Amino acid sequence: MDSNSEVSISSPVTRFAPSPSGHLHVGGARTALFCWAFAKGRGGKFVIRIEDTDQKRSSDAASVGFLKDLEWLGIRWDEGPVYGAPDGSNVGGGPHGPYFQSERLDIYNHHIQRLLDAGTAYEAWDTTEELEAFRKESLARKEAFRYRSRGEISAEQRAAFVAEGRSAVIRFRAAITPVTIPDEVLGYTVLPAGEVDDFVIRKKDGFPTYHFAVVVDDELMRVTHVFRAQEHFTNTAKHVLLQDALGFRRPVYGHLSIIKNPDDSKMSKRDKDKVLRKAVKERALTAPPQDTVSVEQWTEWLASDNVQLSLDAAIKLAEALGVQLPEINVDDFRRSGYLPEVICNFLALNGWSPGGDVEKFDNAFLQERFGLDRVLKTAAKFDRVKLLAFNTDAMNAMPHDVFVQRCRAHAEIFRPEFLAILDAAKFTLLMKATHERSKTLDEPFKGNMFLLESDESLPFKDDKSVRKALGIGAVREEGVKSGLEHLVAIRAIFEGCTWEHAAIEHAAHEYANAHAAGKIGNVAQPLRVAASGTTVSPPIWDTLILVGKTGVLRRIERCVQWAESLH
RNA sequence: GGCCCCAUCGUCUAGCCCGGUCUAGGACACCUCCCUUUCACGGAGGUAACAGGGGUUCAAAUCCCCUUGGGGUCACCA
Repeated sequence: MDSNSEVSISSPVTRFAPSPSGHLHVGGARTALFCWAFAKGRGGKFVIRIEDTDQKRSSDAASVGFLKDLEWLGIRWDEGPVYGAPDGSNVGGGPHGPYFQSERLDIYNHHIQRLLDAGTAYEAWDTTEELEAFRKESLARKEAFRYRSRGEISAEQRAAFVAEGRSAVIRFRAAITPVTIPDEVLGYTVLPAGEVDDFVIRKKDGFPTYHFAVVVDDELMRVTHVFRAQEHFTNTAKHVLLQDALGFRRPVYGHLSIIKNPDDSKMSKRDKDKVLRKAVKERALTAPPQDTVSVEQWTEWLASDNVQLSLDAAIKLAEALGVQLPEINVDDFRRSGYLPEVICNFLALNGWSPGGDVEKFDNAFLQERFGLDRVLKTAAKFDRVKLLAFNTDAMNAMPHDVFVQRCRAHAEIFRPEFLAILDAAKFTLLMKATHERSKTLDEPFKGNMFLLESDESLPFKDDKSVRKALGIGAVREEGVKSGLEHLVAIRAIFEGCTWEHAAIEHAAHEYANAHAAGKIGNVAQPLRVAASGTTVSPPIWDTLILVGKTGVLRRIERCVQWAESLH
């Protein structure tokens, strides 16, 4: 670390600066987590800024939906957009706003004018077609295209352009000299002279480009440490040049490795779109499937890779096409029942480790220990299987009452239909019956959909294990009752049975001792099929109580009928 | 293609900066066994890696070079 960073380390300011989005993807979440942990662990501040300088990706209220995801992960910001957290507290605000770049145009223009006055920026009048032609030329010569000033134009020429209705962009005059990219993770590297071209700093529409806005805002918002994805590595050269031209301080940089999909591609918020585009292409569809997206949306979407479908639209289209959208957003994992503290823990392990054999830790530990010195340079694959294992461990370690409370909170948002049919006693029983076998907060519900079915419509699954349990198609053994026969017999016993755990279990064991050679499994499995439709359910007596006495009796009847109809 | 970055079990990683303690440690996955009324959980074992080639050195996973492989980036997107 140089002396500059040691001064600022006493009270660092980090920032997370995404473009507007309704959802936070895991890569962004990890970046935010590291920025937050670094600043908060050192008594500093964590700032959020919205980089909405692209008018084509217009912003509305839903554009900062990702704030909800951050808050859910336990990542709160000291400065940034104001957000009302679920617990009633307000997050955000601050003295260096506005925190939306689209509201800071005057500020950017002021600094662009300084560059213009100094001659380190200039107007460029090239049309898109002209630029494209340049690029093609470069490509033909197998070179990368680097824009350079094409010389001053006369006042008459300029006036002619204006009269023609043309408008100019402002470009930065980049010195042709080697540029050192400062980076505390990858190490300092020197970019050869000429690699940085005269890049655009103000677009035709008057908005600054990302490069310019970032540099101005990081300075004005007193940002001391910039941690961002490695895809920005080369951009940093541009930012360094701009800082020098503007007379700004230089933050400490740290570029984080990207997170990859299992297939080695970069994990990106566009992955959902990619899956859909591929499916559309493979099927050579020319129009949107019924009840998915409008023709306008469809056309606009397919016209450009930069246009992304809204999440709702994407889900509908995925259903219509029968493809599975990848889980990449924090909210996808929340819906699947993952715990926020586990996601943070797991994310932190992708690209950082505290050393030794320590793997499980919380955000407080992260704050205390996180530093750039242990950030990995290599890209990591996001391993959902290990995430699940971590989640399972956390679920098992959870006190039962906490488990119940968190499942209820999950159900209120994602599984309200269970809350509607289960009274307090049954909800508690379901929780007791599912806790130790649940890997996520969603499993008590997802795995017990049979509870939602009416007794008259519960479907029975026709597969090998069901057939085996009921004895369908099996060779009759002399003196041994089939599962179906057990069902009929025990139904009669259940009719007179008090519907309590002990009574049911006692009756069943008594029956098994008398008629199934004491093998309770021979009775339990057919009952499970009758009550749930499959051979998988929570412990059998709990399952029976959950379904209810009338339900069980009726379901046994229907199960027997169904089985007989199979022959 | 130009430029830049990276490289330890299938995966996430410890070790590397400060060469010997590494016949390379942990976790997830996988395999075997145990537990078990289903599915899970749990318990006990096991398979499994320093990309390749050159150096430097008494000694290299650790330092240097090359090759190969992977990634990023080359927009009036961020």
